[in-house]
Amino acid sequence: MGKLEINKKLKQNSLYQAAFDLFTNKGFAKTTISDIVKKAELAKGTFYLYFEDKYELRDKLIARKAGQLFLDAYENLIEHPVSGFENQILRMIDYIVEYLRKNHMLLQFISKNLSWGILKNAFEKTVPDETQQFYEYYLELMKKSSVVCRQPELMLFTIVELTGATCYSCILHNQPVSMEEYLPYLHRSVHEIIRSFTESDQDVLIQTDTGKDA
Amino acid sequence: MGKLEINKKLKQNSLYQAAFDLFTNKGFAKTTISDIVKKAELAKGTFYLYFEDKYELRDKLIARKAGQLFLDAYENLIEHPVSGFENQILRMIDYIVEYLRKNHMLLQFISKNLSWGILKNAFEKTVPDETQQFYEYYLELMKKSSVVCRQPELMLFTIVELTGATCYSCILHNQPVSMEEYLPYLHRSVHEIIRSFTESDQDVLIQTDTGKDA
Amino acid sequence: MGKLEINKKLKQNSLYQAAFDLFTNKGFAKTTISDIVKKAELAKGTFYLYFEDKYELRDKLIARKAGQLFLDAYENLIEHPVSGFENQILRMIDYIVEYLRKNHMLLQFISKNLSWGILKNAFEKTVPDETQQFYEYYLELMKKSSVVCRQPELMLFTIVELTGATCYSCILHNQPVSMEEYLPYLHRSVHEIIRSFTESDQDVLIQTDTGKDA
Amino acid sequence: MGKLEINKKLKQNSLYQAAFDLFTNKGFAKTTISDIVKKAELAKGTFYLYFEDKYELRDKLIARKAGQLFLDAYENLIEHPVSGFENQILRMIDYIVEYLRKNHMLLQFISKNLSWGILKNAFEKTVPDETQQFYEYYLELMKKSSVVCRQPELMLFTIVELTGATCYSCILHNQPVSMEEYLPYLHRSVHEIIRSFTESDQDVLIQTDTGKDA
DNA sequence: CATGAATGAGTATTCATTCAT
DNA sequence: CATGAATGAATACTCATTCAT
Repeated sequence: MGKLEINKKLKQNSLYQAAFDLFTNKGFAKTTISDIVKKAELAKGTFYLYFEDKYELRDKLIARKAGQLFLDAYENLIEHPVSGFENQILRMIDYIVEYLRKNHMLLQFISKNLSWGILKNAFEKTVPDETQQFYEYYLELMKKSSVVCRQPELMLFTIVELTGATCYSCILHNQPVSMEEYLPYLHRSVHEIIRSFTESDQDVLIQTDTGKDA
Repeated sequence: MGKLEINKKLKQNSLYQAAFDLFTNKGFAKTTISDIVKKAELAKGTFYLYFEDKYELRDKLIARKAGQLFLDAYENLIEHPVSGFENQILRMIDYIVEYLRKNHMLLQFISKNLSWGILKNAFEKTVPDETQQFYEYYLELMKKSSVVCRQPELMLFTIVELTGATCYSCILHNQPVSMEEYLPYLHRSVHEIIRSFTESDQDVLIQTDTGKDA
Repeated sequence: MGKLEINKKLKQNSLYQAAFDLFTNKGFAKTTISDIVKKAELAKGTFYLYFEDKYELRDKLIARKAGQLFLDAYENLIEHPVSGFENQILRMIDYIVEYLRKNHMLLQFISKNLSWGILKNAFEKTVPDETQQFYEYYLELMKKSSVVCRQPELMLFTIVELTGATCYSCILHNQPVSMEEYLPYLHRSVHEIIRSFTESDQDVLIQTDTGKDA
Repeated sequence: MGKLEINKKLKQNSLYQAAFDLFTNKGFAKTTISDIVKKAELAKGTFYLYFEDKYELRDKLIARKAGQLFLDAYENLIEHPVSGFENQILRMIDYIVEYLRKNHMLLQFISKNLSWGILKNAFEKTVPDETQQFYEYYLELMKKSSVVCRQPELMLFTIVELTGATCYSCILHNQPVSMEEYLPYLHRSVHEIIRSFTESDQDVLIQTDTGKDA
């Protein structure tokens, strides 16, 4: 990588860093491009050499941060291993929940954007590839524990969405209860979800009765 | 209610109606207060007689619409009754999912705001009281089916959050799959969640192993 | 005075009082008619039954307050008498200066309006007549001390303007020095002004040389 | 100074000029920023590149204009010299009074703001430095005439405040008399003030009697 | 007389985007 | 590549004033 290339990368990282600080402190809507370049100590025009607009920067940032968070959770799991696929998932959930409890701003920011859409988006654009790696690790863990799951992606999706939505409510608004109080129930729900997705024998999906019978 | 009172109510409803149309068509961010009052055929200053700003109007509107949606789902259930608490819940979920599939704009609007925080807010302010009624109906259904649940609010919370988050992703972005495809899995997960919250005998909450044991 | 008359007077006084509080706390420009009637616990339309607009209210208020201040200074002099016209004037100046030092807000408000124009205005409109009385007392004091002055009004004008302008600067901005430090010089200047206006023999008014001579 | 720098200076001067014209013609309160930029033939946003708001522009303008007026008075003195410090001061006062009599708008504008606070402010900020120069010239004049004054700043302050306040009243409102009529008395008062500040022998500052003695 | 809901003209201020240097 | 001065469209919000009740 040439000197020029490095320089460009540095500038872009400055923008990412500045934007992240501002988004999490002032909020996205109240952060202007002026703010960002001032904090990054770059000229206004320079911003447009790296990003289309504020929204593109935000989305890339969410993907970066969320992807990183998942990877961190995985790395933490490697450092402090537990046995059994379900335990491993719960451990990673705990790590993420704990992290977000200490980072309200981050939670606020990626908040309801910690969704499959964005993660998938990050995945497809293969920007830093991190999400892809996480998904591979996830499949690997399943395999190592000899867990059979016909829809691993849907299972992960379900868990991520439930965790994300409840974190938002419990951590940021203490609604309906604090995260501390809700965590056992989240665990239980995740446990049941994993079970329902991995039961090999009776893959009976629930259907609503549609008739008016009693 | 005096003539004046009625007149005021009418004006406020005009604002609600105009705002809802605009929010769901142009999007919230692109809707200006000028737009709203023009559509409602009122003077600009009149807006500020009824609402602090655009955000207050939005939040009240979300609460109204979401509350209404839940009530509609309940009413639909009454009109087409099914037996058994779980079936009743699933039926209401289906109604809501179906409604949102046909109303992307509404989903977009209340989207990730269809959360406990807002519902609770609407509930506490008892503005249109609708949510309160829904929650009461929910408890009633449980009672009628002789279902025992120690944490009915947390159960509802868990179901609502999971449903809301997955609707958003599947309906609006078809990620990771279409809602049609995901619905059976949502049913199954809700089924398991209800079971986990209503099992009387073995109320064992799942804890993560924290040791490094095998 | 009929009951109705009294009621009207009470309402008007409410407005005066509310306006004064607001003008001295928030400043004149930032005080709205809404603020005033809200504080006076009257309806908006009522304001217009008593005053043309904010400016009329302000000017009447300044005249009232300034007139009152002068009268207070005089009354204080009566309670604590000193001999000699000059001493009496200085005593009243000290009273006013001291009062304004403790009432920055009042000084700010009547500030540079403590001028002959407004005082005269108050005098002519004979609203509460207080200024007229003060001017009469002033002439009386001069007479009692057998002081002869051909232009008593111009002398008073000169003293009032000098005092008002220097109070503003020294008290509110400590420029060029604090009022405490400036007071002796103010005394000295007033002393000289009185002398120049009351010297009977050599009423020689100073003229500038207009030629280019040496 | 680069081309860019010159261009910026030109733009700022356009704003100053346009604002001054409008302030003195329509009045400060009725002049909008839109008016100013339209007259200066600049874009609205450009205003905010040079000034915080209308008030900052006004204050800087007052300092500029007042400073300039003082310098003009001095230059006029140089062109038409008179001997003696007191005569020089009176000559400058006459110049300023005459100028303001012909420029009611300017007087109205800088009116009661022709105070030490603003002059000092202009002086300290050393923006156009003019006031600083005036004050130096003033000291120089005193020195050349061998006038000894222990408090030259307080003397100038006293004279400036008295002159400013009386000009406002006599010129703009003819209260209590016209400036023409008052001028001799102003001269006499200034004469006495100078004398009181420059008397070397009997520097006795006047104190009020505080006792109740006869 | 008193009220206060309704009005809508009026203004400050922001900020994404461009482009000459 | 990088800069940052200039732009001007866009919008929220205020508040004096009126008038039907």
